[in-house]
Amino acid sequence: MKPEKILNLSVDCVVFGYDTNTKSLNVLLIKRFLESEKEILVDDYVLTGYHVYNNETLDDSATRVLKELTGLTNQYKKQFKAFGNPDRLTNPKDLIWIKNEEFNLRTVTIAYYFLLKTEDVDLKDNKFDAKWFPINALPEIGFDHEKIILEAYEDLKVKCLSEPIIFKLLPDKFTINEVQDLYQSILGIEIDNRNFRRKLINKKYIIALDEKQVGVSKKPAQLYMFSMDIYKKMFSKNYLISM
Amino acid sequence: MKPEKILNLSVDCVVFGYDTNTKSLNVLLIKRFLESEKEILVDDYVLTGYHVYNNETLDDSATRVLKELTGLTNQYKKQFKAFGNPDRLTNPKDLIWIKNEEFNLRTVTIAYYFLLKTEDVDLKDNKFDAKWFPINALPEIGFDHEKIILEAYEDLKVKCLSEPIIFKLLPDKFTINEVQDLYQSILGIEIDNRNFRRKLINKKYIIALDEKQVGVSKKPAQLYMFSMDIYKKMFSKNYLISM
DNA sequence: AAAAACAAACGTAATTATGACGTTTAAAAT
DNA sequence: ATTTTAAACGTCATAATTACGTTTGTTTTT
Repeated sequence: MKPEKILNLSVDCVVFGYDTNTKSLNVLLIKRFLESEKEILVDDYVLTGYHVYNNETLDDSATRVLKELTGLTNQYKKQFKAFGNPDRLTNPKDLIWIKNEEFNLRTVTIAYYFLLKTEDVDLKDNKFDAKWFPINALPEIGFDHEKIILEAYEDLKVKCLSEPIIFKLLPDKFTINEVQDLYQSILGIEIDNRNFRRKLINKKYIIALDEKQVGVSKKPAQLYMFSMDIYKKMFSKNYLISM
Repeated sequence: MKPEKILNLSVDCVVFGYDTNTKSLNVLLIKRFLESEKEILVDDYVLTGYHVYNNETLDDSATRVLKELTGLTNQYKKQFKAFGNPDRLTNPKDLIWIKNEEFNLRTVTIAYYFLLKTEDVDLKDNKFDAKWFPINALPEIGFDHEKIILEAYEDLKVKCLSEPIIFKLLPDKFTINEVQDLYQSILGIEIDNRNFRRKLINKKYIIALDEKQVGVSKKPAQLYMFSMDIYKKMFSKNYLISM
């Protein structure tokens, strides 16, 4: 007779970054490479994650995992879904080659996504073999992590339409066209530049700086910044039933 | 030395219903009443919830819990947040009077909310002592369930602005004013009836029926229905960056 | 030094949506 | 028949959106 099923609690982090050069929304993944004496068992990529420590909150756990991977703290973070079906494979590193059934183990993972600036992450000498992959060109992915990534992406798509989280993915100083490119990358749509430009510039929380791009081989664009303070004041009493 | 912390996995369900008569958004809560030999230990209300069975998915677990409480299946359901901080009190009925520290236990709950039609729920002979409470007049609530309810409510507020989930709370045949009242209840705002009316009637997925209210003591209002089919077709290629 | 290339930035007109109101209508109650 | 009252319709000014055309300011090429 099998023992009582053992529960295992972990967090998994979908780290989104945007590359303004290639204009692609990227996900940061770590390599999972294991071999036994005779054969390569797995050779794919997975999300960064870890089990939750005993006296740690879920949020702190996700923050810790991000910090270990990137060194960054204080990034935009959202807990978006828990995955805990009984047939899930386990996640933490010390168990990744074991299937649940053998150990009568169930791993529930609380999935987070982070939005950060690619430029803030230094992948040199990364102990996890971490790499950025465009959301539209993901590699072979282990466990159920592809599903988790795609659900995070869906959440991001919806959320970026109603909240100004897009600026978390951009440098502090950005051009109008960079914002447009990012929307297009995330949503997979084409936007009319002249209309988009007018709309964005008219927002009071989009502030023109006394600066232009440097080192570009065309007419350098005006730089802008996003003001969260002004945004918050504006939306203290705003409801648009758009349905 | 304490043993390894034991994990406990549960679901909790925030059941929202709308009462078109009192025009209040309600939450369905069950009574928690326990007494020892000498005193009443707790006498408050909690969410309906239960631990997740070994071979059950999280979604199935929430569905089961709702069915046990209301007899209903196939209701709108959303998993909106996991609560699993180490200091959480436990939830399932067989453990509700025990504080975590004493047993070195940690209960992670996956919180869902349901949207359903109040009229579909029969609370007569309810074995849980279940009762509807207006979201703005909640009783004394046990565990951290008030927090869970309020987070569900926030999610609902945001979501009802961008998705037609409001109709899950209304009878299949409804009047324009009922929709307006419901928006006002959820969002806590006043909406101009003439503008709201025009806006709603112009939506192609709001379909006027060949029917009017019966048994009202004023001019009976036109009844409408919501067509999910038409809605889906319309929004297959629609993006409004409103930010 | 002038011309070409090209993204950045500006402009315009028609259409649609919104906000803030006033007015009429239909049924029930008196 | 008259009153009452919510339902339903109407209007107008303003703002937002859509769908385009045009100009401007750098860098690069000739």
